[in-house]
Amino acid sequence: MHLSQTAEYALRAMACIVLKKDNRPVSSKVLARATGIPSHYLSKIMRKMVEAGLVASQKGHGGGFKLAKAPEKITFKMILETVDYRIEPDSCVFGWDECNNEEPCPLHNTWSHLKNSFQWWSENMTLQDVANNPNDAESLLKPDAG
Amino acid sequence: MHLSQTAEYALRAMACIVLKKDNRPVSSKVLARATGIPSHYLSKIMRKMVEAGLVASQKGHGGGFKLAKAPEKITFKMILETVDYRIEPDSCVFGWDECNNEEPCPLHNTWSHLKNSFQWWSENMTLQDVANNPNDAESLLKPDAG
DNA sequence: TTTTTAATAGATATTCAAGTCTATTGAAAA
DNA sequence: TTTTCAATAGACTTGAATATCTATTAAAAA
Repeated sequence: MHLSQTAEYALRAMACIVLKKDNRPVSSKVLARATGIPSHYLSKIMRKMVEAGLVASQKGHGGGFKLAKAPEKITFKMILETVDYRIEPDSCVFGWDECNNEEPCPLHNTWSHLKNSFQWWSENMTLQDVANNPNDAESLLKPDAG
Repeated sequence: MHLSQTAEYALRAMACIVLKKDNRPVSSKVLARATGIPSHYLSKIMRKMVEAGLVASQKGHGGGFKLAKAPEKITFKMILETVDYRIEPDSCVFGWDECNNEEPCPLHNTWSHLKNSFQWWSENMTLQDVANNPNDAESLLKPDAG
């Protein structure tokens, strides 16, 4: 079970941004180095974050990205859906169009458990939860590192 | 969150086989029709199941596949790993080589929850659980349908 | 023995996510 | 105003997963 590479990148980038304690924007370049995400690819992801209203961008010298709303208002689900990572509540591992509690496919019951736990996770985890977990990842964001 | 297409196919095919109540083998052709998996692609997946010892194959007229061991002995994890679907317990969403409870990446704590629930699911769910869930999927396996 | 059914093998094709490259636009600093 | 930094835009490339095709091998039935 995994996220797509892009979805993983999106979570990573947003996690890094929330860890930046001062109010200055993080440039794409710094963010790319801190997260290990290919810089041009990261740019595309960030563009989507801006369009989705999760992040604000600032062009030009000293510019970069910062969160557009409070960390606790940004759920993982919002981030994942922004990069087109569909968490389809009715998707069926068996490939059935109609698959629900009334008309379950052979794998419906067991698969539902797992799907529900992912749903819960993505809807309830926010960037605030990332900020609450102290560790030294912030040091990655030093603009003069590397 | 999703399985790879191949991993999904593997679960589907094995689920279908366990639902066959008589002791006759299921042919690749019937299985392909019942599951909607491209038949040649399914053949490759089944070959891996045979090599892994989960399934026994019988060539020639009247041949096909049947389980090589009791349904409760076949966990989802076994099936997934057979198609190279790695469930890496130490994988890190943040891409860190060393990421554990002592040296957690910013996403470690929240991600661990989810990973653990998947681990539990794949290790504890077996084909017996599929067999225990009554529904009319067995009818898909009628050799003369379609 | 011949025919038919079905697994096995492997080469080839297709598709899409992921990654790269080049150029443009916008804003701050000098 | 000029320079520099950095986001934006989009064309292009790559590679792995997925799918298809053709042929061969094995076993049962006729």
